[in-house]
Amino acid sequence: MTPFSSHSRRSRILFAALELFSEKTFGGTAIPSIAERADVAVGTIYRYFPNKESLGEAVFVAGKQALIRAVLTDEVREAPPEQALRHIWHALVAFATDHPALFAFMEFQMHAGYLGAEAAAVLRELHSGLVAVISAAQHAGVVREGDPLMLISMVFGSFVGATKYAATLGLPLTDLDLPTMERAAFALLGVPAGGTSGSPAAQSSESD
Amino acid sequence: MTPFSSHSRRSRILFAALELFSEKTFGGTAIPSIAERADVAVGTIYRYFPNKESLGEAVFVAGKQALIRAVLTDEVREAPPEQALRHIWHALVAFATDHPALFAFMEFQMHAGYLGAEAAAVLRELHSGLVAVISAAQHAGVVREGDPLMLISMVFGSFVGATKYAATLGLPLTDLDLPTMERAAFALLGVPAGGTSGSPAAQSSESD
Amino acid sequence: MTPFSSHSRRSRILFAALELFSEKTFGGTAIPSIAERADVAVGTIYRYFPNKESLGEAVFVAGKQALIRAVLTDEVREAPPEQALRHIWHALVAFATDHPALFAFMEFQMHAGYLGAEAAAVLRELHSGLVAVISAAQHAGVVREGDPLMLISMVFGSFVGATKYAATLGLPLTDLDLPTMERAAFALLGVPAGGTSGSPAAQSSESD
Amino acid sequence: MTPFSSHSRRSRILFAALELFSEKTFGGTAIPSIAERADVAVGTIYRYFPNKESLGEAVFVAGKQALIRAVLTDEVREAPPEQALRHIWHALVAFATDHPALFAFMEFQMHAGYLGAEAAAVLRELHSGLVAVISAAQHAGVVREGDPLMLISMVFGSFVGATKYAATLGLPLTDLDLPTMERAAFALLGVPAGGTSGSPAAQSSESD
DNA sequence: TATGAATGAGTATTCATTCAT
DNA sequence: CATGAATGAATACTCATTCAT
Repeated sequence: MTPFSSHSRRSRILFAALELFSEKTFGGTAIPSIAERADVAVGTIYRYFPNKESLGEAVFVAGKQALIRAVLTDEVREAPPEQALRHIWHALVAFATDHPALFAFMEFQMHAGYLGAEAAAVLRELHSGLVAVISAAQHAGVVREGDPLMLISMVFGSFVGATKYAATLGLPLTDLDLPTMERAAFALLGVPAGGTSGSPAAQSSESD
Repeated sequence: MTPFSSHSRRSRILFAALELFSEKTFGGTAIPSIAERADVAVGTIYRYFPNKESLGEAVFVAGKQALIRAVLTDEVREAPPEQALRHIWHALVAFATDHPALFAFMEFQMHAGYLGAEAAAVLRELHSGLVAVISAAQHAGVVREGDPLMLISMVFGSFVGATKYAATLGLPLTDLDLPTMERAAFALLGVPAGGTSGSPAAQSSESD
Repeated sequence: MTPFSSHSRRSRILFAALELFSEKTFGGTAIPSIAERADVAVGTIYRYFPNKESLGEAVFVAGKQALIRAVLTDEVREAPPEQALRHIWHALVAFATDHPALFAFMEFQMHAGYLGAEAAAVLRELHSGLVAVISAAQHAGVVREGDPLMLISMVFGSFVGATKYAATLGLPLTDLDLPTMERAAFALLGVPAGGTSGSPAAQSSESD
Repeated sequence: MTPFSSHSRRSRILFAALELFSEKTFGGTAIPSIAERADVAVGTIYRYFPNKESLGEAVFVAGKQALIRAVLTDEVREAPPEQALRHIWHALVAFATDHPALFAFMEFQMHAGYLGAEAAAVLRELHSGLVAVISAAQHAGVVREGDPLMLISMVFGSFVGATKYAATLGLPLTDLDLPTMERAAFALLGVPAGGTSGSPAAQSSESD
């Protein structure tokens, strides 16, 4: 269930690091405290990660990989565009609900900007998977025209915004008005209204 | 022009801090380096700010105040709901374009979560201003129903997402497809299509 | 009454310094805090004292001068040896009771060792006055033989010891058993027992 | 021999600290200088002591423990009261002679007042040991009546006074007139004169 | 003369990283 | 492979002192 499953030393470290990073910030977390929580010696951490930054990146990468696994399933790849998008959205909500610390760490705290090549690579993987879905949806006339990556950044941003808002209130994401959230997000993409089973033939959301 | 205008020592410090924070992270910026860039002695910084954190908060607060001034103008307060929202959006784009470092610092790096009471206060001010506009728009049937603050968080999030995307590409925000951005954002809010002067009678984006 | 009487700026500074030194240690007292308590600007302190150390020394010197005035009175100089010694002792008790902060500062905290020429000079003055009394008493057979300064150091030390003890208990000096203190101190000096008017011919120093 | 014997890192630090504290004051000693003299890295000091203050306290505590070992021997505990007191006195002289820096640090510079619980605890131990001896002596009619702790504070104070005097002269303690010192100190306690083997029935404390 | 804002050298303390066991 | 004591560069912060007004 946990994104960092196997109970190898490596994943114990990764998991302890994640917990502490989201509790006390990346910069505010001391390596020895990670070692302690992972029940591992300080030196051991350096057998697995060359330095603190790369440990941070590893957490980020592992988290994004988990997100990819959660979001880009076979179901998604095989479903028709709108269905696929709905699947993705629900998976996203589920992921952020199940792993709030991880999600917060990845989105509120660690910007890809500070990270290295590996992080860029997972992000590319995630993005290309999503771009495929969006492009297909655009071709099907289900999503508005425009740079797919920009649209993805926007919907994702709107989701992150909502998550941050929930965090501000000290509430789990699921206490927000999820149906409205979804409607708003899909409107952003230009998916015609009508719920999951909405007739895809409907008019574009704003046929300017 | 700069949000930290007057050339008092205090604002020189604030400005130097902002620059360095957005160049090298809050945690990665050493106080002496701020002093040097502000052309001020280290000790002087401590005459104005009790500690580094509160300097960070002061930058954040000053930035958000500038944003408030830019976004919640008299024009906005007096315009009809949709017009008001368009004004805000354009002001937002202009602000993020003119002060990219400041915007990045506030949105990508310093979360209200790490900040104190003053930060909370400016945010409350910003939010209540925006909530007023959104609520009015909802009453006018121009914006979808739902928790105004959640909607605000989402549109704002989508804007931040787009900004981050532009940053990733190394481009200024204005190189993105702004019209699509706007259309997407307003669709998120449920504002009926039709551009600024669009007939409000037009079909709602998801007249379910 | 206060050793630092006249309300000149200089003595306000001296007094404020004394208070803070005995509250928070010499090293723990910041010059600005002295300025504040003396209701004087920081710079003003430097018009009267070249630096912090010399301010410390000045407090010490002023305090010792006050002690000299209290202890080496004309009465003392004119009284017969034992009477003189009793006068001194009572004056010492009164001084330490009336100015506990000053006494504590001079004896528990500032050692002549760290101080300069002026301090050495007042101490010489105090010592020579006391040596005169002790020597006379020795010649009169009222005080035991031995280096007068060593005897003085010892009685004074015993008094300081008692004062420290009272301070430890959080009590004023006068809550101790003063008669026993006096008897012990005079036995140290070898003054035959018998109270102020005791016949010097008496026997055991305190067989009562 | 040295109170801080074993050549563990901890005691090297303790010893270096003691030396520097007594040379340059607690406040005047920089941590790096301690590290250098102890031939240890700065950070290492913080593995053993949480902060400078607690290092100061540790030196104090270790010193007082050494003093306890030196002064409250089995011999003392088993000897008859007066003998016990003589033993203690000679042990005190020996201790202050052998470890002048340590003694000066503990008595001239670091007051229990600035110290914490551990310091209070050793002092309690020392005091209770001495009180036992004094009380026994009082019951045996060998020491004057009165609060034992006050009497202890006074004799100890007189010893410290003499030590300070020797220090002022730049002489070792042993260059003072030790027999007179002892006679004076024991007279303070009210121990009848007559030397170690003196018949306790004797009269005046020092009518010689 | 008095002021107090400005200074910057100096300090305690932390923490990523190494390496002998 | 794992350990964790040792390291020391780096950092935030203080405070005695100066000097333009």
